[in-house]
Amino acid sequence: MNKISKAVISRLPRYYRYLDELRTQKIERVSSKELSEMMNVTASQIRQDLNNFGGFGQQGYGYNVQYLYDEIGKLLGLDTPHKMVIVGAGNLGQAIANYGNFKNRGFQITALFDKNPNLIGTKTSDAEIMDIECLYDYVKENQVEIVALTLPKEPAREIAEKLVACGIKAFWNFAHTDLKISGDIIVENVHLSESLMKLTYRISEKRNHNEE
Amino acid sequence: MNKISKAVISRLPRYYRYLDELRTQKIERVSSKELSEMMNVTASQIRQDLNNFGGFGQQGYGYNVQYLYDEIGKLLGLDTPHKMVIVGAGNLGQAIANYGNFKNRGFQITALFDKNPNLIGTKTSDAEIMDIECLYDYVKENQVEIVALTLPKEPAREIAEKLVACGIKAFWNFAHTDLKISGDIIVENVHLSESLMKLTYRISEKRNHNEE
DNA sequence: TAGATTGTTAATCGATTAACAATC
DNA sequence: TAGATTGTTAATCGATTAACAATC
Repeated sequence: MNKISKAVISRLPRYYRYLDELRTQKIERVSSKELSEMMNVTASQIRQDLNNFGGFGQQGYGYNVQYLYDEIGKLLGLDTPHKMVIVGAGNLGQAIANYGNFKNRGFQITALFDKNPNLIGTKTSDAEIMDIECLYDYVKENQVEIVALTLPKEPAREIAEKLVACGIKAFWNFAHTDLKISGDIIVENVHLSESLMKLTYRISEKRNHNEE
Repeated sequence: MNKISKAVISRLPRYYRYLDELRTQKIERVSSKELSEMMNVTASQIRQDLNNFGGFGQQGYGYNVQYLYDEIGKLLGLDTPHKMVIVGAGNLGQAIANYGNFKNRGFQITALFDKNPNLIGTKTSDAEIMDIECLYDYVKENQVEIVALTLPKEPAREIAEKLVACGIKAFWNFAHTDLKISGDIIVENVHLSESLMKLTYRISEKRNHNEE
């Protein structure tokens, strides 16, 4: 299989979301043209993107919604369960723990970890908040696959390094820093403040335009 | 001014973050080469990006860290305050409200809104949680600029529409849907589940590679 | 002045769009 | 079969990298 570009991969979850909606509405088939109009992209792009992974459609017919949904789900790794723990049980960590849809998609959030003694021992909807001291043993014993880092940037790097030593290979990083991690480790960043700055860039760009 | 590409804009906050670190370490100057090594990008890209906005550097010297930091801050609109309210006072909404760094960067989170009577009247670190019924009057009276939507997708669209009618022109959207909004409105999306799916894509891609 | 490093043009690379033959 | 729509090649567009003259 040749290398799929990042741009293509980042569009897959959005296709998946729209197909889920169509599926929920009991719509059976969709053409790239129809989908393109819903999603505000070109039909050509949709067909190109999908054909990176094989022919999911049928000439003269289009795409079967359920089938395409399932296939993209497989590409996104949603056909296998994923064990995840959350490090940092503040509001953000708890928000992720409580988001019900993750459960439906095969994400098993088995525990949260924090150093705050007031939190340790309490429970979110499904998972317990444990002492961060127990983190390293826990991930080893429970074959955790993904660690979500929802804590300040200072401890994040060090904890991530230790987790790599424990065999963790995938991080969902909300800390406001780039993890400097060597080796074959997957890091997906969510930098909320950077997202907000993109928004204010556009606000001030618009203001400057209007003033001219 | 010619149109700046989205790719360039999305890199500005990251430059800003690295310059902030250098500044904190009292480092006065930096060359594109040094910065490129820190950030894992090409020096050429840094110079190209910055020269979209004018010459911030000096031949033979490089860039003055504080000056470049300030200039990028201005580009990102961080030299003016931004009034923001949060709709949806669940964990995610509260996480944003409590994130202290926003305050430092000129973001004024003046209120949160929710329909849950148990939350209404309580306070986060700085802002009060109010009845969502009061939202529309509030944004009009207080000249709110940005609305963060941290609520389920079903109510998000309708509320966004009403807010547009109240004059809101910028949304920070965490709801798992694309707001279908007409007109000259800025929407910055943060789709957490899509980010997580990108992560699992890479996990399963890696697994497939190793199996071959 | 000599050395360093920017600003900027040109070359390359990659991604998107258009077009159309293949085929259901 | 005729019509529709994909899969795929070719053309275009845009973004990144390389190169180097300008200049501090």
